[in-house]
Amino acid sequence: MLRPGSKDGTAFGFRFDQKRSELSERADDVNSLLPPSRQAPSRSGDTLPVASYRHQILYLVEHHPTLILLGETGSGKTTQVPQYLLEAGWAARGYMIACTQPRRAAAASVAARVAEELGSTLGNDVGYSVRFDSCETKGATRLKYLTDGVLIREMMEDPLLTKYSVIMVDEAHERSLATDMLLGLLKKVQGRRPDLRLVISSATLQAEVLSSFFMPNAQKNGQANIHKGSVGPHVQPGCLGLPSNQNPAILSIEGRTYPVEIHYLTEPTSDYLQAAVTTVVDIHKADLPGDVLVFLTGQEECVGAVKLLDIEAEKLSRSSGYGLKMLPLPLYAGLPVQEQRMALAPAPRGHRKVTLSTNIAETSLTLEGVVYVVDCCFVKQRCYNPLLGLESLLIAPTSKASATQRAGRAGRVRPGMCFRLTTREAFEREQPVVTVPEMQRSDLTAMVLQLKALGIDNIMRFEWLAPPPAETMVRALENLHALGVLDDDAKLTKQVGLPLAELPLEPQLGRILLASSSCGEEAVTVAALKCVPHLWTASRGAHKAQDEARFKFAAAEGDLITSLNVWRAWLERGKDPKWCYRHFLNHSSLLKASEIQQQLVGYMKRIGLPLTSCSGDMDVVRKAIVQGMFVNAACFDRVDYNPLSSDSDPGINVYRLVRPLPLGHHGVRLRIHNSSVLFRSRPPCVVFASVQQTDDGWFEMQGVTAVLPEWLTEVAPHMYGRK
DNA sequence: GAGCACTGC
Repeated sequence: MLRPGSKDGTAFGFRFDQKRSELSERADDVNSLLPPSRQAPSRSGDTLPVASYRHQILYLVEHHPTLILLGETGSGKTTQVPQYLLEAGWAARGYMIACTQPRRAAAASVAARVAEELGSTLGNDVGYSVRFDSCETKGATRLKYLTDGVLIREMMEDPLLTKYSVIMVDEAHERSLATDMLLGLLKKVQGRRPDLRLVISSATLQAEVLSSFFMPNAQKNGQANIHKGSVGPHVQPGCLGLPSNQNPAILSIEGRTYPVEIHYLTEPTSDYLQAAVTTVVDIHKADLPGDVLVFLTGQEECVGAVKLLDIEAEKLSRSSGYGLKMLPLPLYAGLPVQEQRMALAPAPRGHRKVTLSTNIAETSLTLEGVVYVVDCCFVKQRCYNPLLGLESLLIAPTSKASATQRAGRAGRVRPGMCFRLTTREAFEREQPVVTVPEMQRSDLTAMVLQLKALGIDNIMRFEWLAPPPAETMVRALENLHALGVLDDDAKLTKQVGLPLAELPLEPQLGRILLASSSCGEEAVTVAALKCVPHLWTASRGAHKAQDEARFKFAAAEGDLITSLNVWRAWLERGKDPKWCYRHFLNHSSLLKASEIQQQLVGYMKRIGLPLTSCSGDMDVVRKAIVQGMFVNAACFDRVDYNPLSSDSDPGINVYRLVRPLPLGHHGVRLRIHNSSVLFRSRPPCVVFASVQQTDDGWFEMQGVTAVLPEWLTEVAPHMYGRK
């Protein structure tokens, strides 16, 4: 990498496109070099950038039905704006203010902070509500932080959200499934409740989409009112009056972050992992103290990069890197919580922490003390093929919006640097401006069910922020019809549709519960375990030992029945965390599963379904599983041999989907994923929970259960006919 | 034969 006064190039030849300023020139005092935990506390409510906009915000909320608040992180919107609304009287006369968050952890922690700032106890004036955990007092709580999913659930009881005067939707730029759905619903509510005010908080790049969406339909050709300067004398809001101007207002608030210098490669690289490692080593050798955050796409890459950096760290002498020792740590969602904490905690004295992270550090987790970001400019993204009805993960270039977000992680403590492992030209040319909203790359079966339950019958005419492909909607309706959720008129059925809409589960899993008349106990456990990802930990890189551990619980019936065995053993061991560790099981995932299981037991009782046990008759459980998963049925087709491999090559067991496929899609090849206990065997017929696509076009089935083909025709004659 | 972005009810 090229730096002032250095010779050009490095051993690997990864060079960046411009000279870098030395951060020391801009670091004014020693204090700014310390991690934030050792700095003097700052940022009380009054000194936040948002504070100077208080009057404007209140004026605009009063006069417009929708206010779009733009601004990067660090402006204080989330904690301050709801307080301004509270003080201005928007929660008078029994009304409440809601602020939604995409993640549960954020909802709870922000609420706690706001309660503290107001000098009140959490759960009185300020509360929160997330699944399994709410802290609010009916009649007393005026301001509530909740996840967008919970607010959607609240709409099932109260479709017009009549108890709220203002709803603030935070982090709308993330464009998550729930946020997009909520915004569509809120627009509909606004039509029936002209007094309701919306505040949509978003990063800049999504402003236009949002403002034109909230433009009244009659005036779609008009312009939004954009406010940058002052907006005249502030009028005390006569709360819940009608807004005087129907267009959405837009207000930009500057954030409070330090500048981040962006660097690009001079030559493209085909190996971003090596490029990342080299870049980190160069930063460590020459740049001032400050932690490094590297964005990679997956767990395997993060672990691999840690290994490479450990080797490099051994080679480095103490004289380089300002006498600091390099400490590489991985960070991804499947990591046990204790190890996640290590990656998040400040580096021990004398160390420079290098965190090798997946996208989890872009939105969900914040690391302190990061000054350098290295961005591979790729991300693993969900995508959905509605014709095949299969969802999978593929590596795609990150959007520019996302790259900005990642770079911003370097500027929270002091001026920082971001190294993008691509050329400036390629970045400009190939990275999309914004990420394709989840709505357009997901299976929407569950969401269509929720919309139906909210009384939105004409799904095709719902106003979407980003309309999903028509094929996806058709597939969702077909799936729901096949499951018995919708009747021939696309109305929710009494026996299946209505109870399923109440269950906080994917329709496929919920259907298992409804089909479990003689194995309710097993069904709630299977469903709860299926809900928690990362049941098995992958932290210690000991693949073989892990396989052996899994085979101790293996059931010939497949992965879901295997998870039942794990569950029973865990209970027998008194939920012992050490036992989990020895067997490569994720203790916190199991605890979460038991929470979900308890919730499902509650639903079963409410709906009046028995919670009997099948006492070991696993065929009963498997038949219930088929009732939910029959759409994803595959049968063994043939063995593919690699012509170049030896005679002992066992070949690949190729499966094909049993359900009829549209023309041109018969070539889809499936195989059992090697994380499945059925990987070594070759059951003639299976159902699976999900697939993952490989680089060479295979779909690998996960969460596999062996079934009898006749069960398919028995359960779904409409799909598999009797032949 | 070698492995699982991230959320949420």
